[in-house]
Amino acid sequence: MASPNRQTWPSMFRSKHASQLWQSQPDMSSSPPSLVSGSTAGRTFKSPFSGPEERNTDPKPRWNPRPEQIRILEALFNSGMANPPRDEIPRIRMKLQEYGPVGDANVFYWFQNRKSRSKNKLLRAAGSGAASRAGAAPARACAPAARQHAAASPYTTPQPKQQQLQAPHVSPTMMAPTSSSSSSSDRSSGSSKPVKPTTAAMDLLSPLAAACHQQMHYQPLGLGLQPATVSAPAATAALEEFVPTATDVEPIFLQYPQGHCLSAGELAAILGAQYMHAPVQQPAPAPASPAGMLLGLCNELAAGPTRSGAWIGAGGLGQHWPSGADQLGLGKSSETFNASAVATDVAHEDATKLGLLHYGFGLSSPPAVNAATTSAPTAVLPLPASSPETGAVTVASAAAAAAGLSNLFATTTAATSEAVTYSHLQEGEAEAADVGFAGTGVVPRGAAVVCIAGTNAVCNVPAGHLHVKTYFGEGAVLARFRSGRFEPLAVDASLGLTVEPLQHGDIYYCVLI
Amino acid sequence: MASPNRQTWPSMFRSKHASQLWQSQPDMSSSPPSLVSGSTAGRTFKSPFSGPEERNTDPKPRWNPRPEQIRILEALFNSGMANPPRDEIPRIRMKLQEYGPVGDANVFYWFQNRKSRSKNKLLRAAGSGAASRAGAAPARACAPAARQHAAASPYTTPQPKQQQLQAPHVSPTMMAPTSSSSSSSDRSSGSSKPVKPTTAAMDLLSPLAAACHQQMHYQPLGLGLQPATVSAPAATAALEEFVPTATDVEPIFLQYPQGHCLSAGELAAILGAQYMHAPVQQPAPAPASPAGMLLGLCNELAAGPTRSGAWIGAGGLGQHWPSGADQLGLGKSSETFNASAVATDVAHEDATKLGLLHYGFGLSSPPAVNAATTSAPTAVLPLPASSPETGAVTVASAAAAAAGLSNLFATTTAATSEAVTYSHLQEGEAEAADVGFAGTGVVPRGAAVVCIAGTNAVCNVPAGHLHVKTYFGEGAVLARFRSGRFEPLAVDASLGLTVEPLQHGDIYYCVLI
DNA sequence: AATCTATGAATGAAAG
DNA sequence: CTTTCATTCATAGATT
Repeated sequence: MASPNRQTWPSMFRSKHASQLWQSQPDMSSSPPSLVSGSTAGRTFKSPFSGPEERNTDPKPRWNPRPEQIRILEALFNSGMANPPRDEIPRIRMKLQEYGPVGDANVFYWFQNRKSRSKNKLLRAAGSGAASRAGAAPARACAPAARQHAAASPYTTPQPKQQQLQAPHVSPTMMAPTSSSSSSSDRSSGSSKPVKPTTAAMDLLSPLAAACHQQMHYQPLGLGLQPATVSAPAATAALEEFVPTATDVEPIFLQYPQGHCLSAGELAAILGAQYMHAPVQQPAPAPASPAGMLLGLCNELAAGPTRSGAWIGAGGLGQHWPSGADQLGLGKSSETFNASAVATDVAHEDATKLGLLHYGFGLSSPPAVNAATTSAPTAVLPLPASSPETGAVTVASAAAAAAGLSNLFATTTAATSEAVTYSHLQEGEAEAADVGFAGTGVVPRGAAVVCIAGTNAVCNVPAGHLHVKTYFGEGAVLARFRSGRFEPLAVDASLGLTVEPLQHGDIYYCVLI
Repeated sequence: MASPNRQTWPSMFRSKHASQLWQSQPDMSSSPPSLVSGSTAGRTFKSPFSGPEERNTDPKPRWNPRPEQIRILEALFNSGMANPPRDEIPRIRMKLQEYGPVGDANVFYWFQNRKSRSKNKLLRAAGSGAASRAGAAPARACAPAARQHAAASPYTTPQPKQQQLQAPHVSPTMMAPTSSSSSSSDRSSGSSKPVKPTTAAMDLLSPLAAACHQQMHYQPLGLGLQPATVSAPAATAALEEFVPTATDVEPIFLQYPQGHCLSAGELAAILGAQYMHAPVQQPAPAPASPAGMLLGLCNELAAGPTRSGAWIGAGGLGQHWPSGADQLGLGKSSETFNASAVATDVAHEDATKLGLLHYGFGLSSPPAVNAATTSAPTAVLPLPASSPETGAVTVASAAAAAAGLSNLFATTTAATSEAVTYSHLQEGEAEAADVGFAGTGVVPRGAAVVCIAGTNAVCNVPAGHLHVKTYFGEGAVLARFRSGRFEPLAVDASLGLTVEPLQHGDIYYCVLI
């Protein structure tokens, strides 16, 4: 038997794709092993017994994802594709193959590991601090509650090594470069015809998109806002607990109504996916959140940068921490370097391919949104209530405003292009933000704030990893405003917690999709 | 909730057997790893939180199958027991217990995972490479068709590191050691009386055997060769497609006539199974292949090493790749070492117990065989046709010859014993093989060849996972000739594809049972 | 060189 | 059976 080979999945592909176009690189995968081997195996173990079993040796070279590939994978992951359906894997692999040899197995393992590890990481982070106790009494929304891992936050904790970790770096992968869509767009451009999204839109989506679909409900742009479906209660409930305890994480999440909505990442992923095999013309589905908040997704190709974005700008509130800038990309020189390099090199290319620039969100007027958000009002707490040490950040509401998601991404990622768009967006929203803050008094404190589209609620959320959906409802997406631009906050696909812990002093905007 | 104990099945048994006799060994499951690391108790981890539940500490160490156990399991699996009936599980477990603590649940899970994973693996493998494109036009048998992942093959790819290669290790699990039957035979010996197989023979089989039975048709030895049932067409049809595409894998397989035949592995498994609970005296069923090729299975106990095996030797064709020897077991020192160790230690023991040495195949003169194989002739392609890069291996036919399966196993596994038998077999077939090659010119190239018993057809098959039945008919079993011995090629029970991909440059022999 | 860390790979166990 | 979770193994590359 064979047991020998350990690589179950891996082997198979290994050979295949690898060669395609990438062989050039010495690196990877395809390598050697699979064909041959089977070997692997072994459980190295010690088991004394029976002696020698071990064996193995299998050479099996392990796949070395290139940065570009990682970016793509990260983008997908951050977009909510925690574990791609089996059918999507080959598709993803194909995409990755453009950058080097990869096997389906590699993709499969990557997602598995990514999910598993991000989960553990977050759990630890959360767990160590408040989480553990949080389990007992989930603070109510906006409550000062969580001081989750006080220590956990990089700031407070003396990090031995510079823990590159997850920490602060905004993963480059998430950012969508602003590069012009022109280049790779040929394919995408091919689909100049914006499909009118309809509930049937999903049918038009590429398989990948379809896959993503599992995690969201599409709403035709036209339909836009189906306020009806909204249920304030759900939103309210969500607010009750914001920081799932380590153990409860799953349960808590699950307790909310099913249905999902697109996060910025998800959108990106989907778009990218579509791009992979279909022209941009693909219909853009609008996600509907069970919670009642809706955002129509529309194909911007034809329309151009129109958009009633869901992101709220916070022009006036500039005083995020001084560290803000550093955290963004400077944590590590290498990191920073890569980010930039990638951005120009790959990221940007990817962005184009992902089609991020071709789509935008259509924010539906959300009666539901208000209802949902409004339910939280009681939760609105005076900032002072939460002590700084708790690490809680303040959440402030602002009038809902619309901004093109594409713009958001553009600004987030590349300072180079689309700056205009960004500013545009920012300006448009500035007022609203201010308004919101003014009312709450949050702004003055300089505390981090999260603006909730369409509401005026203000509350502070625990600094640290936040379960956005639980806290703000299914359709919520957070963005951090730093250095004059918005950075979408990546949410761990598996846990639903923000990949980076919210920082006290930072300004966050909540987008209710 | 969850998470805590996950073990559904396990719980029940867990305790039971595990301790039985094996605890002694440090190694195992329980042991080291578990205790230590997981500290078992709980997820050691970090999960600080919530403390509730946890506790118990029952860390539930996960079962760590020993190599011997794996071998047995693999043997069973490869023998076609994709998913053993419930009743068989305890039986299998008992057998495994001889080597260490195991629970029924472990066995259950093992089979489930094995099946699932081998399926995925193969699907992808097939899919990614040739499969996708194969889908379009399944080459005809022996066609140069697949150039599945050309680049993929390790050979072509420049591996940065020394890719210890994949290679070739013949999994020890597959091999049946040549050890003398004496030792464990006591039980088996008890059944000195060879039961005359009859159609009713299956009734006499132990449950385990019966289980295996699902995948095969028993033919009484006496009946031997029921040429009548043979249908050339079926065989022909099979030849039409050899490499299922990723997507088509299942369908393709299913399109063939039902009915199964014993592969070397199956035989071994069955025998072993019988051994487990019944004395050797069990009747040996003869598998009948719907395709029309038949092989009588007889109990050699009484007769001694007689045998008209179905395996064809290729004494003269020594020129498999130079790497052949290396690949076999030298790829890595550890590998080699282990293999041998296991062979003497475990494997061999297993072999004895499996009763491999007590049985032999009776090759029925196969009118059908010829018909079936012959149908392929047109497909015979000049090796040159298939470029090396395509990764296709050449299949050559040779005059049918008979060799004892038992011998095959013996030679395959242990160089130590039964060498005589092997040489015997080899010699007998050398001529035939040469003849076949001579005609095709295959040999000269040093290409891998597959000799089909009873035919002269020569063709190349795609390197990579091959669906033997589809390619050569229901009764076909492939063996690789390496380092002077035959290694039966394991076939995935669920997919029917060879577990290890055929290697370009290797020599394969096809046995039509 | 020894170590550590991040992460690819593999696989037992379970849930659905 | 399919998918997911949890653990563990093993190794590349950074770190000291």
